[in-house]
Amino acid sequence: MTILQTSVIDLLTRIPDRDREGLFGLGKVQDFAKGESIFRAGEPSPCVFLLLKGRIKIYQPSTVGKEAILWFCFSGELFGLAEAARGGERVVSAQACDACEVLCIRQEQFTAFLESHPQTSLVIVQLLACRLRVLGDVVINLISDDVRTRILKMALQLSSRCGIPSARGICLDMTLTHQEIADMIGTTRQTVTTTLGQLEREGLLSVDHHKIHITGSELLAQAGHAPALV
Amino acid sequence: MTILQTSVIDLLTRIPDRDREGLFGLGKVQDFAKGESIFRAGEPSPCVFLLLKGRIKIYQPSTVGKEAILWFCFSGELFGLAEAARGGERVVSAQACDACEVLCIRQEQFTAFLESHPQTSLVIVQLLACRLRVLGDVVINLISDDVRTRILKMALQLSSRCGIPSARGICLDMTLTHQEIADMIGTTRQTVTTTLGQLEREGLLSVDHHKIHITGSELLAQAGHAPALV
DNA sequence: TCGTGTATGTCAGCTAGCCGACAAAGTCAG
DNA sequence: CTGACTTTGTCGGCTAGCTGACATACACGA
Repeated sequence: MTILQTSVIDLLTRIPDRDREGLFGLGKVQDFAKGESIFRAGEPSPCVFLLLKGRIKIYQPSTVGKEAILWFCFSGELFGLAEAARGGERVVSAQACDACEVLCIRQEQFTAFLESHPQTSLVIVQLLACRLRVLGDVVINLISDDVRTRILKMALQLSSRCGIPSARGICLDMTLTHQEIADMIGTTRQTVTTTLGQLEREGLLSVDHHKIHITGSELLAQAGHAPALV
Repeated sequence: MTILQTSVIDLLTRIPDRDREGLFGLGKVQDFAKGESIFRAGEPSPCVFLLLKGRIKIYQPSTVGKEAILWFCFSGELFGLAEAARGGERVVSAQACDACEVLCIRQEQFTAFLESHPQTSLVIVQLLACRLRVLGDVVINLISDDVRTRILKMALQLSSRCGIPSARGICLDMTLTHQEIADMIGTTRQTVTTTLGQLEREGLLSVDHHKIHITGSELLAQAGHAPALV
């Protein structure tokens, strides 16, 4: 079970200082309350967003009511880009997990900015490349692993993005409901509940106040392998 | 069942004429025989590739022997980019489906080229954005549809990329084994065989010389909806 | 403090699709 | 033409995980 490199995610820390300020000048900051939706599938997509504070989730609804969580954004990350770049309707939705602060930039302005800031352009390319990898990994996991393994991989994957050391091991610094976990790994809420219970009894994970802790020593070693955020 | 927009794929027709020639100057052309591997997961990734002729498939092996076909490249498309941009080992493999002609460009040179050709950079961003969408769709299909539906969606999806009108409807201009179909939609060869048989009996698809034909009138209407390659 | 809504835990069917195994049919190099 | 390999077709048994249903626990606003 190898863990993916999810670097090059935080746009803000990766682009030249001057570019960052230029970027800020382009948009306006907007606040979103917990649970509020930033955009929805089916809407037009005139903007790209830079998350300044909080966490948002990117998910894609299916025709049969299910939904897949494709990505969690942490602060510093860009989102809504793929669709703004392409034009047309959004196919994914974005919802605030916390109170969020978001910089909204009109797509045309963003594009123009990229044209005149080639270095930032390159960072964007890397950023998309990185997400492509993550999604490729999601696909692989879906087709080849059982739910138990998928949960473990998801935890390790997240630990490289928001894991903080804790008394018992690594704590994932985000709250997740069982339903959300299910949507991330493509299963049902019930199955998550039972499997998580199993893993807890085995001492691999533990859950406290909706936060997952990675406690299995073998897992922790693997999490160590996962490169840190940048 | 809506079909995804897979435009902005063919790099060659999307970038300015002058850039195209510049790009050609950067790399050297190499031939690959059918079945030959262009690169493999685990190797370093010093190059990006531009497919000039033929078809190649991008697939990712899992730890348990299965593999997922993430993408088919047709001529004019760029591949191997995501990993070259990010650096590090490749996580996917690329294999020639036909005799192929490929332009290989060193990653550093390609990056430098992008820095000085912002328009092409933007096209690359769109291209990655497009693939991200496709993969997002793959994920959604995996988690919410049964095999029968996944096969149908796959056929429609491919029809927008390599469908040509034929006597009976639309013919997908590529040969696929049942195993490859299985790897694309995350199931087993046996299940593909039986399900494809069903669909054929229902008159929705037909298979001839390893080529899929879309024959169901309702499907054809949907395929019509799928925007052409552009 | 209570009441309402959301999240978790658990259980008993049920079934889509996996697995292994084998036969038949193509395909291709020598 | 022949033998070897790849691909397709088919079947029976098996099980992971889905479904629906319910009980409990928790969070939070009035």
